[in-house]
Amino acid sequence: MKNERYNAREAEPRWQRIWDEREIFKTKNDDPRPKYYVLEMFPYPSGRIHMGHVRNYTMGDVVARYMRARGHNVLHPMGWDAFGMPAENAAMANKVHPKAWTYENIAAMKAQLKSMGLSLDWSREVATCDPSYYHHQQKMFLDFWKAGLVERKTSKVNWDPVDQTVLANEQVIDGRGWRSGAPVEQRELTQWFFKITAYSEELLSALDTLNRWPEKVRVMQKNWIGKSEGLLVRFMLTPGAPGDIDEVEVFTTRHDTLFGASFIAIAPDHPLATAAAERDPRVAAFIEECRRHGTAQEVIEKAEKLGVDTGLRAIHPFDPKWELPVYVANFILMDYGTGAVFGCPAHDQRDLDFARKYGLPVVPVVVPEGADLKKFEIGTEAYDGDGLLANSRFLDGKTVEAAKEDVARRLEGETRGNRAVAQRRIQFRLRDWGISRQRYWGCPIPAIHCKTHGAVPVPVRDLPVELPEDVEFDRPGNPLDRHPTWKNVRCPICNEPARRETDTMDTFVDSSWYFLRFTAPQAKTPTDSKAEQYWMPVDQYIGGVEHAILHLLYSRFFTRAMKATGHAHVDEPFEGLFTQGMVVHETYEKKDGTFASPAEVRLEADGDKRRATLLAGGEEVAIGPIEKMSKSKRNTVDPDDILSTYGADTARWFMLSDSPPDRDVIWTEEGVQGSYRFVQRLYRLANDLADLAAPVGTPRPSSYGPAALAVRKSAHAALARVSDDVERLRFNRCVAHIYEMANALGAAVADARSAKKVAADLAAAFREAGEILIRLVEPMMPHLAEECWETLGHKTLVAEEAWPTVERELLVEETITLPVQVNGKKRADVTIARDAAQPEVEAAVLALEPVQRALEGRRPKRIIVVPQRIVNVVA
RNA sequence: GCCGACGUGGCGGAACGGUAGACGCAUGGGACUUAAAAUCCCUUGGGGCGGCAACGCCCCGUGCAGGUUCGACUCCUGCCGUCGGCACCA
Repeated sequence: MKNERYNAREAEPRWQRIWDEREIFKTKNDDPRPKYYVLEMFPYPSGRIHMGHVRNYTMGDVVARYMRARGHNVLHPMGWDAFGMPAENAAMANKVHPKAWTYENIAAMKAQLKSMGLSLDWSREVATCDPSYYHHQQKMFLDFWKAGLVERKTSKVNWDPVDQTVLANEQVIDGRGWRSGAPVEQRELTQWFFKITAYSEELLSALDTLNRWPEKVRVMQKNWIGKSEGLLVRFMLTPGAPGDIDEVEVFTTRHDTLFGASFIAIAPDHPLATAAAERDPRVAAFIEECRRHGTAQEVIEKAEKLGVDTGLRAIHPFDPKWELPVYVANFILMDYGTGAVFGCPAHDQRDLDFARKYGLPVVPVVVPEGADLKKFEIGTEAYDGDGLLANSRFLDGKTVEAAKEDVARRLEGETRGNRAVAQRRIQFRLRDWGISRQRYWGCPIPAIHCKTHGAVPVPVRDLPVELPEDVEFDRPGNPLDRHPTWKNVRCPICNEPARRETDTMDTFVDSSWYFLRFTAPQAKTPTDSKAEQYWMPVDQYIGGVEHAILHLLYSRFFTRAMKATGHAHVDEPFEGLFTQGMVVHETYEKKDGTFASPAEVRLEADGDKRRATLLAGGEEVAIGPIEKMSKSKRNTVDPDDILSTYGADTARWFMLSDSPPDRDVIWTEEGVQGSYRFVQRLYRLANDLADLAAPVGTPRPSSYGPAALAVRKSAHAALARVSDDVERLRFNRCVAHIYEMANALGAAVADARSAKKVAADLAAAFREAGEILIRLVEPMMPHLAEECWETLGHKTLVAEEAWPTVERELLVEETITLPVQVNGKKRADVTIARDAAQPEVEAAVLALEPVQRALEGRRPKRIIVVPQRIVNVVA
């Protein structure tokens, strides 16, 4: 027997090399086995992987390796979400070209991922910043344009006046640019949009078909799309309105409360407000005030409801004599509905606040059923519950639903001009996707601006529009715009001098279709139809929940748009989605309020408490709350340190143990050491088995004794449970089952060693159980598994071995031990034949001494026998 | 404010409506060793009773209060708390 310890540092690269050489993870597109596509969200090449990546890619690898063993042709690719601002920031800070910076990072991170032993097909690697990738993205942009899914329009954006660029909402912190710190302005800019709203209804309703998605994510997307059904109602204005405007159209979902209306409110940037401002300086001043406040999110949330009376009056659609004042109000949004509402203070909190401030009438028109109308008063809280209509003329006594229907039908039937006074409308919260970025390091938008012909598509033969490499980052703003020649082109239609579009695409575009590109990464078109039809959809997608809306919604849209333009055949890209939890770590706060990193701290047990001291100097530091790993709290752990100290398998095993995969996992040094101990234990166990187990190829004995049978039973029980739990992605339970089996097998081995001689049936059971154990471990700790497999005498790779078949009959016991309850409290156990009939069980149970004692002479009223579960004696 | 998830030992967490606490971490004790490391064995929800002892037995216990059930961590109702998402969306 070998006594040396398992040396991960030596063994892991060795096995990685062997997998590489034999190309066992290279996937073919034509293969008779059923396909399985496993994908983890590809990383941004920041330079180093972090623990979140380790967790994410370990989970995906377990699934990939398991499905491969189950006989599937598995696609498990990896690539790089390689465009984006950090590369430009690095260029500005360190004078390196974004391209060089990005590719260096990719090389470094690829090496790190390789050291994790992931079963990836690296031959399919793509980087979104490579022209061979974004070429196809530009082609699809043109196809989408042709299909009417691209639009150029003016919209409000966050503009950083110092860095001279549009910022994404996520990059605006407390109303300031995250880099410059300058107050962000709202600017009207002409931008390129993808018409995701064309799919609002589909994207919403198809959520119901995604039954292998987390409920949480579906709900988040549903709320984001935000469908509401309501009514557009046109209110006539009394004569004297500015310009030639003679009506204002509002959107409402509460048309039942139309008789509770006491004002009309319009957004500060509503055309009617603009018109009113021209002749009323008070209105103009108010609009100006709103504009100044309008940027910072926080201000908007806390702002008081304010408005100004325009002096205009609107006429109630059911009563020509009823006039309602028209206010410009700061809480009305121009980009939802029509930018105008009718205010019903009694049943809307915002309207109530507003009405109280400006002394407008508050008339309740919906009263809870059974309530007394005379006593029903609105104080400071609007009533938004259900009830019956009141104070509402012909609607009185109707339910809310019936009143809505009545109002809609009446107003639809009435016309003014040649249009109905009202029409039903389904309104979505979802907006079109603005993809223009005034940035260098992104996919160029393939368009040319011609004085005569406007925005013209770049001809397909001129694709790709490549990024120029000779650019300067010495000033803020978009280097493409400053490039001396790049933007000077000729109009594809008239050949006159024209200007190339210098905006690039939002990087979310890049990540919206990479999973499709992986199916045929070398194809000359965006996708290869045959490969795409074979592989799509992704069977299991795994990533962080932070992408629940943006990336996952954009990808769903993009896939549909690709289908519409002939680049894909599926509607939904991801059949199964799993969102994993974060990796968190406790924090260490020094006396001066700064933080120490885990690597700088020594932890000791102090009775039942723990103490943390600095390695350098010995100062005691406070053990703080467990938080998401972050640079500011310095509670990060570098995967490289873990991989070189303990090896990839230990890191992988720890990532999978303890916490359920969808919850946060707490990274602890003790936990990692526990995993490392198990790695060594398994290695010792494999070596012991190599001595005790029957040699490879020994025929199975015709029968097994009790000891051998027990070994086989525990192995097959573990096999059944682990298989089930891998499929349901419950890796923490897999880990527990494997521990259990290793404990049982270890004990049996220890017994056998002390007995000196191993019977043939036990030796055979040891071989079988040992091989099952190693096979179960392989998806999680692949290097160790190969090492142990070799130790057991195999020349093959365990990664290429089929998943063993459970022998069900081993899981069924002849005699079983049932817990026995008396009145629901456990009092005894009874061991009885598995298929014993009810009277037999009853007799056995009543004969038990503890049962008799618990009955205290009472006669049992009932005996409930749940076969193979439990017995309950009711007295 | 709205939506959602979660509340179980010292900690992470197990438990088709059927023996609550699997498995791991940590704790305490012990074996091996000159010693340490490594390894192995035992111990650990709280309280109580009996026994020299091995051990046996009883009561309480899954955020709180109720309910359904032979039986509830699990299902239902109402609270309390923690976390996450959205947030003037008419």
